Amino acid sequence: MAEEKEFRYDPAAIETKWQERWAANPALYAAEPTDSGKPKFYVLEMLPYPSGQLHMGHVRNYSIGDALARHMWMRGYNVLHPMGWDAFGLPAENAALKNNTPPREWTLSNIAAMKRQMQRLGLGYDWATEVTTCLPDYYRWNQWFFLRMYEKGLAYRKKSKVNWCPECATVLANEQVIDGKCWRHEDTIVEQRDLVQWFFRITHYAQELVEGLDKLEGWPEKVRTMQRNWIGRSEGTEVDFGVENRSDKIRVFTTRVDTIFGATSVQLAPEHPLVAEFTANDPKLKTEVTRLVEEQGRAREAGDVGGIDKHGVPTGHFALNPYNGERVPIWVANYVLMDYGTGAIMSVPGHDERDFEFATKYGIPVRRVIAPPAPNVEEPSMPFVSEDGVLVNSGRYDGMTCSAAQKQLQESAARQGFGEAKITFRLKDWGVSRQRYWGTPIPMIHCERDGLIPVPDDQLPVILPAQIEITQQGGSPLSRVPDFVNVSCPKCGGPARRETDTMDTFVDSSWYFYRYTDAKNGSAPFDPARVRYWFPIDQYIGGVEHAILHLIYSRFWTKVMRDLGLVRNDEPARRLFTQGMVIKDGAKMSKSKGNVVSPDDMVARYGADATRMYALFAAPPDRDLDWQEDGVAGVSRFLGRVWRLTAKYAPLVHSGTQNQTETQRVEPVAQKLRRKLHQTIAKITQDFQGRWHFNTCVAAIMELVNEIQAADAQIAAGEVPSPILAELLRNLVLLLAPFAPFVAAELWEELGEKGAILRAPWPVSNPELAREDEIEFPVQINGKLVIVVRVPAGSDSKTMEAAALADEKVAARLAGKTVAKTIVVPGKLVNLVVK
RNA sequence: GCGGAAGUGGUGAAAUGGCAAACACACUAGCCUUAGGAGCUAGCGCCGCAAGGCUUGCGGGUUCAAGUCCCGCCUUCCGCACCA
Repeated sequence: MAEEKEFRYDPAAIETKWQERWAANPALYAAEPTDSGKPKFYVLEMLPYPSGQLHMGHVRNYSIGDALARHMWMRGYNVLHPMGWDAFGLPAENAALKNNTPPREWTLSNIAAMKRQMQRLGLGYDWATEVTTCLPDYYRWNQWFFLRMYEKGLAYRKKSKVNWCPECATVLANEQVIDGKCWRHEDTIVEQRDLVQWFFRITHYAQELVEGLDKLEGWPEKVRTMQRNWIGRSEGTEVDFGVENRSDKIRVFTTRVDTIFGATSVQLAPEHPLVAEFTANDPKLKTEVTRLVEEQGRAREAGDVGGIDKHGVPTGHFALNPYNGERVPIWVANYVLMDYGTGAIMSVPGHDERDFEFATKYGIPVRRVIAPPAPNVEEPSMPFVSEDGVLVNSGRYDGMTCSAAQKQLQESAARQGFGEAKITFRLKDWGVSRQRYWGTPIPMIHCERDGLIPVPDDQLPVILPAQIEITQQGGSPLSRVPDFVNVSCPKCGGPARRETDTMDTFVDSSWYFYRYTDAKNGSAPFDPARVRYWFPIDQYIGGVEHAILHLIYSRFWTKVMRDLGLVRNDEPARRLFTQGMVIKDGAKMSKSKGNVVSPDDMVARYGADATRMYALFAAPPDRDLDWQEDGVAGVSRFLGRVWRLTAKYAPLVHSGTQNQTETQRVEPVAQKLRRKLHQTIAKITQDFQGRWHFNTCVAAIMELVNEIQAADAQIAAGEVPSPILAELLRNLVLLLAPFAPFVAAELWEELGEKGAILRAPWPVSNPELAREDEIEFPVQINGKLVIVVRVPAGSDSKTMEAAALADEKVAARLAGKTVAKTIVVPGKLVNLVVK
């Protein structure tokens, strides 16, 4: 009875013990030198923003990565498994306003708290490579890269309409605007403002970023598709329409130049420069255009940009089709976007849905210039948007196929100098300026005499001043820090002003994973040789919400670094895994819904092992996971069973009292348990190779434990020789190690093992031992199950058929009928087809 | 509208075209007790006393055999959305 108590599984006690041991031995989780001779494996989870609290999404993300890392360690790989902090960002400033805490302190204390949480969870990170992006030893390299990009013309300044969030009081990237609203403030309409901003020329790599997607076979199709859509490559033609009585031209972009003889109007975006000229001495037109713009604003407010009614106003001016000189009216239309293509379109209502809708509304003529291919006599309904057809009403191009006509028209335009083939991208350059304090200072100086001067490398880092008052006034907080702003020009020594904008935090996360390989390097962002060894990342794991922003910027940054000669890989990560969301009661966990489950709370109640293991057990990792606390309790109970089982049999293993049976015939029960063990090893090992159904891996371990437990009486009776018992328990614990590291470490010790389980070799399945000696197979009649029959493994078709026919139930069903056909799948089933 | 994923018991889910519901949770009955968020035994898709029948969103198809493959539809979630 007293013994029973000793067997109680007490997660808190063992987890504390191992946390201390692991903290005292950081080498355990450290990457080895690049010449260690082992194959390398770089497993990376997306670094968190240090909000102060891990949430369940983090726990799930890191449980997946940690299981993989542990498995690879046990497989003998040199594993790099780092963690860091995406530590710049607005919340720190908000917190400063609210609590009057400096952003730096707030951030660093959050980091300490979250690091503690990670250690409590038993996540095996190499803390020697920890990266904290808000510290100068990291962000100086953001500045260094910025300067390199400036030198190559990849960083530039331009005045542009920018997305301005009044709530953040800053500019947002296009990627941060969702349905016209701020990504951080779902209720705040993003305004358009004109500001001089810094941009990274990501469009320089647009083509390569699209092409590269085809080669990223280890990335989810979903992510690749999202990126492809975002980059939005579109092949077409630019054509200049003349403007009647003016020397201007209107350049339009079209993917269907073959329909140009059907253009019955030209439509300009309200912001098109020509519109300003037209309205300059036409107050009535000006009023109408203004109304058009206001409508657009309202539609954006309603979050319904796509569904907005098409409106337009005729300008009274006329455009001239360069191919035939046709005179068509110029309109201003609210469905034409200034920031895509040229901000002007030719409107072909006969062959475009939107143009058709617009033309019908305003009585603009609809002309058919494409006819369906020859034998099709049916008159197509308008608009006929198919590209499978031939040209009509198109002068000397009549009769050509669409694709042939496109080519000819492009060549003709190029020859006559009024157009050319053109590839347009939806992707725009990355606006990186932020009028915020808590970010990387942009290392540029504005000199009255010399203009824009880069900060010399030897003056990096430009340190973010610590003492600063955070207010809610607009503009950059840094501009109100004279010590920061006022500098002498590096070139002429005269008075100059520092750039006071800081960088978008997505800059920080675009290359952090390179820094992990050489986190303490004080003279370069990293040693290229180390990056060459570790890159590309073998497995990147994170949430799908970063499919566009972070994952495109990271790919861009890699290409920039490659072109700077710093790295040799074209892409950052070979494989990407996006885990599903953690939901509760059918909704994503959120404070507003009040359905947040705290990891600390789960760990306190059920232990870190149970919390982690449940996160892997409740659903396959790529699917959404419904958090059910009862499920965590169930996993905790399971770990308790493993605990008691091992504790109970460990003495038998140690004593070796049953060793004499070793030479004797192995009892069926021992053979059966051993078979189950080797099947389980095979299953789990296979899953780690890529299928990653960790939920069924956990289930398989449960089955194994259930089977051992069911054999309790026989084990007690000595029917399982102690070497086999030892093999069962040792391997059970090894299999558990990636999923429940604390319990595994403790039981490993309990079994008398001295070394770290993390360095113990991953078990190998012996196919001989895993093989069943009898098989069960279903006997069907016309595909319907009748009975299940057993035969020795390896039985041939004849034996199986005979066994099936010998069954009386089968015989009864066959009485009076003839078997027309017999299907025997060896080892699988027998199906009798009767009439 | 375009693109993607998914629809299976009361719940989370499982199933290389070959016994649908493994493994758990919840529930029911019982046992045990140091009364624990403990342990053990048994039951648990639906209809039916049973024999048996039915069952993977709906409708077709391919196949000896379909949750799985093909065609059409419905629903839900996610992303993009006037992109010329």
